[in-house]
Amino acid sequence: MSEPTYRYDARLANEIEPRWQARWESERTFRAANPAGDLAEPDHPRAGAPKQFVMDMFPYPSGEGLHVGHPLGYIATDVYSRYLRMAGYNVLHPMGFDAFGLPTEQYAVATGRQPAEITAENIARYKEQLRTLGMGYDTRREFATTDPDFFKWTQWIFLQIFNSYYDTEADRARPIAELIARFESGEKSAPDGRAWSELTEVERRRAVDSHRLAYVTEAPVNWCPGLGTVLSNEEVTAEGRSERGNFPVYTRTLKQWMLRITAYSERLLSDLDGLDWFDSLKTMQRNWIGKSTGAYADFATYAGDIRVFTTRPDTLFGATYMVLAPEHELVDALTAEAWPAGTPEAWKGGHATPAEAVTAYRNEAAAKTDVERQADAKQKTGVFIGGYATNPVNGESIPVFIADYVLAGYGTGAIMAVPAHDERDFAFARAFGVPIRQVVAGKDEWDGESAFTDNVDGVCVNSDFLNGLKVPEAKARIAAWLAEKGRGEATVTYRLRDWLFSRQRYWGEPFPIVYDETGLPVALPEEMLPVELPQMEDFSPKTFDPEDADTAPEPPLGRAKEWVEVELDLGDGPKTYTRELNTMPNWAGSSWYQLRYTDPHDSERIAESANESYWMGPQGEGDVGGVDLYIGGVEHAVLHLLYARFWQKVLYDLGHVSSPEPFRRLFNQGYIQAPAFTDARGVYVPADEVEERDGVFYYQGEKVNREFGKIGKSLKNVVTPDGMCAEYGADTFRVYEMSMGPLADSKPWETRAVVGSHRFLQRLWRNIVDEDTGEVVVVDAEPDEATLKELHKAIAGVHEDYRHLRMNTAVAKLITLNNHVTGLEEVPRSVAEALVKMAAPVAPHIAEELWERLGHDGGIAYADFPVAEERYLVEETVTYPVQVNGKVRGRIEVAADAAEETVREAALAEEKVAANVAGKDVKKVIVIPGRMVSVVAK
RNA sequence: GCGCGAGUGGCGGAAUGGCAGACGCGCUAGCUUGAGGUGCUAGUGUCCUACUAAUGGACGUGGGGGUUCAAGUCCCCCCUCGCGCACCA
Repeated sequence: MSEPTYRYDARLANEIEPRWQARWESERTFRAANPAGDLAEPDHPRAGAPKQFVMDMFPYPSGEGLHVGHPLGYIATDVYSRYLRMAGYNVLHPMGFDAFGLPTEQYAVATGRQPAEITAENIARYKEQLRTLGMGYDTRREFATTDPDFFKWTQWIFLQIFNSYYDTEADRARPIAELIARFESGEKSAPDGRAWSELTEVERRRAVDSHRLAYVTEAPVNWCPGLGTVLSNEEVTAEGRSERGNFPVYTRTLKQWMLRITAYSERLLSDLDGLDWFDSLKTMQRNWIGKSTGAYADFATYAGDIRVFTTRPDTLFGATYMVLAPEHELVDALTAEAWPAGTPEAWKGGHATPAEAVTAYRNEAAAKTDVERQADAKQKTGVFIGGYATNPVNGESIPVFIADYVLAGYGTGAIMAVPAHDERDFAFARAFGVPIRQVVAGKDEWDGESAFTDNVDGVCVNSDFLNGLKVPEAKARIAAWLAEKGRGEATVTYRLRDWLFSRQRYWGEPFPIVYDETGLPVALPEEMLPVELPQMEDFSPKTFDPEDADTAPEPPLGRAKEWVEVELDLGDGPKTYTRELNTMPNWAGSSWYQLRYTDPHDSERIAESANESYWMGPQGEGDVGGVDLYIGGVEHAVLHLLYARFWQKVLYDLGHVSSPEPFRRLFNQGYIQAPAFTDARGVYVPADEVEERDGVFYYQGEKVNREFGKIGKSLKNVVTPDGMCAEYGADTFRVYEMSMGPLADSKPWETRAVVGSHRFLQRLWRNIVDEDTGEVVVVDAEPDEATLKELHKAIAGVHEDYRHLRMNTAVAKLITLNNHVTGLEEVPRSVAEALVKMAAPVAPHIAEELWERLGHDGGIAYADFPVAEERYLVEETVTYPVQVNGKVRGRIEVAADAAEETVREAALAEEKVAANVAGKDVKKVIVIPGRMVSVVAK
């Protein structure tokens, strides 16, 4: 016997869904109206309405396609967008593709195909999958970062960065031309103090280049031989390996492009306050920026001053030795020829001369991986270099060590060591027998067993003119003293480093830069953009033995000889130039793509100001502006989000955009994990072939263990949305993903639970359509009082839930209402229509279909979301639970407007309450209006 | 080690300091079916009281203490798990 012809099942869903998707596409249902330009549309149903810009972190289209974990955030933004549209907003909800980058290139190399070709295929696959899920994107605004029309502007922004400098007085970026004008007018003098006119052309260019926000420099960088490219700090894990591929990363000094993100440290930090982001995420950014307030102090040596950075200048009198990072530039000059008389053996590291000790220690330190270094962090190592430095505050001569607990990359790469008041210095001093001198005292006498680190209430002792001052006051006093003597100053340092911006790979944006005969960079003029990649047969990067640090990157573009050498006329006649061989990192496109959505076809600028400021401009005094809701994974906490904020600020400073922040509100969705199974050997077996019997799992008859993990090929636990759509329909899939739990939480996927969401939609359908005849069964009668109350309670709740991204509870409320309707003899039309409208954001296809069957032909996307009527939300009578000594003993029903005295009497009169109170003194009766009565009896 | 977050039925999860467990899965019973279930209906936290099994009672939100008439929710201590940072001077 077959199912009823008009039952809502997978077959029907799969008939309905493509039909509506086609209609949405042909009617361009989800187009958003721009104020100006080619997407302006004064007749749009939401033209002139308040705007909302809702977007996802766009995907990197890999060859594997989407699995069920990917669309969680996409569905959430889609539901939210559809809700907002029905609630009256002009909603911009776009999607694009982040397509330059390593995975595609690696796949292309492996298969001998062109990255562009693979990218196109992957994007097509993703688009198809997203369409199948019923996403309501404004597809006119779709782009990939690999589109020449798009990366033309990525290159253009790079030129803006290249052609600007940071004016520290104005605290903003300004065009480099203004700096040149200041040099020429003499307002600003050349680096070495000479007059501008005395400099040669090359010297002038060097001087200017050194101020640019994009600059080439020879600096220690993260070199990853396994990937054949250098990486930014953000792309290197705490273990000192590449985030992608997990290869070892080595520090090498190489000439590379850097972006001066450090100029924005303070603004990137302080502007976080105005953002509606999770605190945990803001904290991660704050930690990464790593602001630290302290002072510089200069210690004199015969090899020159050593500048140290310290957050505890108040302990200067307690410095009993100094430590330089092994790489510090003064180490060689300061290393003595022979051990000074009386040097303790422990300081020599068993070597005959300081030079030998230094060399040996450096080799030892270099050979250690970061993991090893961290592992023995507690055990301090180091060696005396034979030299001494003079404490500026008391003229004391203190020994200088090198030790790897001082990092070359932080502060000045040198510290004054105050063992009494710093745990690390204390450990080192104990290990090497260096004197420990207390200079800060607490209430109790210090036992000398561990460093005393109170920096709030501690009071200075043994510190000459600081004696008696509390730490905070002493800090200020000593900083002033140092400044006055010219031996230091108060300062602020940041952990944030400049952004290493070049990669030795093929599949990325080429730099709009060429080099002339001087070897200095020259910006290409705007009209030469975009600079496209050359067609290459062999574009594979030169990679090396991942462990071989002694190698150097070779950009594949160097092999495209005809592309590299160009004849150009850049104003002074045709000359031969050499192109920049590096490409941009794949964070480039995602650093500004939000802007392009606002005006995707503008050929004159990144986005016309009217459109950009409409969608992203600040909404009133003190607002930082930006996208109204941005949803994505927390893995981009410091990479993408820091870079995008930086670019936005540069563009803001230069007057190209109206908001200083790109993403006003950001929400991190959780991950969906799926069960994975391992056999007795610990090898993963295909999860979809595992069977469960009585809570035990079997694969091919063998018992296997279940665990939950990230969905992916390696755990053999991929579940695809395509499969779910085929089996239940996209609406069911959407409802299920939204009802799994709070959006921010990670949660396990459970295929067998999907049927619950399917049943809900099936019942919704059955409430409106006769399964056998296909007739609409709603009646034009007024709903009864109980139904009206249920309905309006649901409306009020669902509104709030959608607005706060609580799709899980919104769905629960819809199910509750739907279950109530299921119990009615007849379904009133008004209830059915409200229910369909409220379900439309999560289950748009079935909602459209029912809406049409209910006799509406305009589509549901712009139907007005139901509004709750207050009068149905207030109850005429209230049931009060009555507690006696904290336990509920009975219930009373009284009129909602009953006086407190009436409620109290009714409560005490209630049979069970009376029985519980019998024989006791009623001490107190608390009536919480509309909530509860609480009786206290002794 | 430091910081942040989270621990609620068999499972996913609901609960402005006010009736813990909404909603869903699973499970149980029944209906429908030749059979099956992606159909329908009802029940389902644990325990106790035995023939008046109900509209009863006790217990129950990781553990211990506290504030309160009232605590999953607020405070203190501890345990476990997850995430981030990790010699940052």
